[in-house]
Amino acid sequence: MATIGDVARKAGVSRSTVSYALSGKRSISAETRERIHEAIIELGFTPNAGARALATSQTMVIGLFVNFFADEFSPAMLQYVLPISDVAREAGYDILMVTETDGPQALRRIASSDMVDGIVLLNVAHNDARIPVLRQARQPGSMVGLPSNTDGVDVFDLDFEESARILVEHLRVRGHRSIILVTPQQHVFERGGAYAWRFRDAALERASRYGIQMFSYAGETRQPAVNRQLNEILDARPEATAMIVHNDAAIAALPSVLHDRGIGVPDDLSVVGIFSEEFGRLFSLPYTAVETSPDELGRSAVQALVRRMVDPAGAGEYAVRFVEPRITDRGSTR
Amino acid sequence: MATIGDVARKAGVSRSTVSYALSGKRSISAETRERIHEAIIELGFTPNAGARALATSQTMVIGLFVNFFADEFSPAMLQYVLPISDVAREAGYDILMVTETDGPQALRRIASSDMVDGIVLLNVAHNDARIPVLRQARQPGSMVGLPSNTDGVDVFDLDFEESARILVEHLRVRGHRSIILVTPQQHVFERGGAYAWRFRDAALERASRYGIQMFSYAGETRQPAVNRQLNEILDARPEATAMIVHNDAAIAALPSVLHDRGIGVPDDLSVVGIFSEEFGRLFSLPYTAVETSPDELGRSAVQALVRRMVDPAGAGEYAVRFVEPRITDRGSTR
DNA sequence: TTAAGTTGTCGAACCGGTTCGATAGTGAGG
DNA sequence: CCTCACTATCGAACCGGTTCGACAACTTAA
Repeated sequence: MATIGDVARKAGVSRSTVSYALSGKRSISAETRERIHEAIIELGFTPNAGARALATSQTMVIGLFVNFFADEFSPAMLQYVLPISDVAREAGYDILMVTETDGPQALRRIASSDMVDGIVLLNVAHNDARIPVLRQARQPGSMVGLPSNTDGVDVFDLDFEESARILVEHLRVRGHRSIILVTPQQHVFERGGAYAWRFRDAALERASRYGIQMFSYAGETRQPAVNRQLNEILDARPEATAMIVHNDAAIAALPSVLHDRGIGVPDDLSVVGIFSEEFGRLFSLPYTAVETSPDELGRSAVQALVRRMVDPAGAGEYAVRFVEPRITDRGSTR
Repeated sequence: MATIGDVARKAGVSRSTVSYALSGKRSISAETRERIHEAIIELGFTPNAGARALATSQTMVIGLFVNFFADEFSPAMLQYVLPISDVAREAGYDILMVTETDGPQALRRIASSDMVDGIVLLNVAHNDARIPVLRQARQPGSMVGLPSNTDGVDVFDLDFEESARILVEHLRVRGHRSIILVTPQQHVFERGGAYAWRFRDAALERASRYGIQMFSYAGETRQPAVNRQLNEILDARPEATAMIVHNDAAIAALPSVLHDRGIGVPDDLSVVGIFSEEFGRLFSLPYTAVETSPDELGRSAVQALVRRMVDPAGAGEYAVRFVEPRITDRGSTR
């Protein structure tokens, strides 16, 4: 493989001149520049990334740390990853994707060996063990999901409290007084997925304020348990006139369950959910829902990160930004 | 950040001694090793990845090139990516995931700047423009999907011809003489996704050999077109007693479409498909199907690649390996 | 005519590791 | 006691870039 030295020799200049011709950081005469470019083309020269990283202390790579839980409903994850990858590339960065089970250790390994210039965390839990590691790291960090301590990092998340209020309100004004709530899986609570209780607690609070009965269930994860559970719930709560579903697996399974039971939406039951537009299309979900905006969250996280990587000093205070929930009315309530 | 020089100074030895203590490539006295390790711990030293890459010409990173088509049914992709990431890590490699639209250019950029030691291609098309670039690269390459020219690369794919024969045969022995075939989307054919016509052509061939009527349709991609099309097909071919679906979006939508039409499986219609076990569970698909084994394919691709990276000479001939299709009988035929 | 830029280029140092060759010290074998 | 082999360590070179300081040649201003 051709090195900058080969180019220099072929063009009859010094290595530094080639470097300056490439970076434009010092002026180079037009003819020299021309000769250098010819040599580069002829030799097919591309700067070696490792050498450049060593010299500049910049890798132009972003570390993306994703938790994949085997027992979780995974297709939604991709909706975060792809926009992140796209935005990063637009800014000139590549993505090192890390999916190790032991997140903190992986993060330590990658960060301390200086493989990346910045770090994006997905799936952040309330007391996420990756956060202290991230805070120790030299690289700036940005994340999707709300941790308990947000010092020194940029945080992006949906406003789940407000989402819950919007949905309860949507049903309340239509006269519903008895509502089933399906929350995320039990282990999401256990693992500290704050969005789970932020949504649930706000929904319960809002319901109790208006004297609305609310039956809360932690959803199942996998088939066939999901279907079975939905049926059990519907059996147990015949008085409920509406359902709020904050659970991807459950809402994906709901159409067939309701269909099997002969329950019409919205005639027999009003249904609202919280999922992304893309997810809804994938599963053909006909339900009014709050949009979770995974692409906006992913994009924002990377953009904030890039700002800090480019200008570590001038990027301003660290911030927590909540995306405002928007409701999409698909006519599944009345 | 601490460098190997800092460690050396603190331990009172030379830099090379620290390096040898770490790599074990030369013998080091127990006490020196002890002092070095203490210094490493105290300083929190981790070797700089760029410097190491420069010195060893090894990055310990694998480039994973994925094509995401906006109009495609995406959740299946993750089933390849995760096992690949897992296997790579077990072998000590991290994953640089590249999702750029312009695959060939991205590949050239990454490969020629020596950011990775090896390359995995997903979604490989018949005349995939990434293949010639890969062949020029210094790094060995491995892929999932069958290209027209397999020189100099390792190829892994499901045996789609055999899969089609198995499914047709499964229906034939049960007496079906009129079968609907739903193939991948039209643009998969156009883009050269060989698996699409390999499956279709083998199915048609096998059907015609036995005088079975087969109605072939290229499926739609997104809702609500998918549902509409399925209904149209069923309207148009009332004489069909069975259906073979080689299309993720279509088979995911099929249960609700059949349910709406009051068509019972297998009483009114026999249905078989070709999808992964994981995909089937995700969408609660009750259909007999050939398993597509994305994890086995992903794992194999990485394993072959690792073998070549570790020992570029002794990894043997380049090979095309087809995974043998296994049928999972879920009782959706008779 | 000289002092003070400006432009274009070079050489050397540096980034942080790895690895080769040399060497001092130690123990065994003759 | 001498030689030989082996162990433990060091210094220097190298990987392939970037960047700083110096400097020659050429302008421009005084």
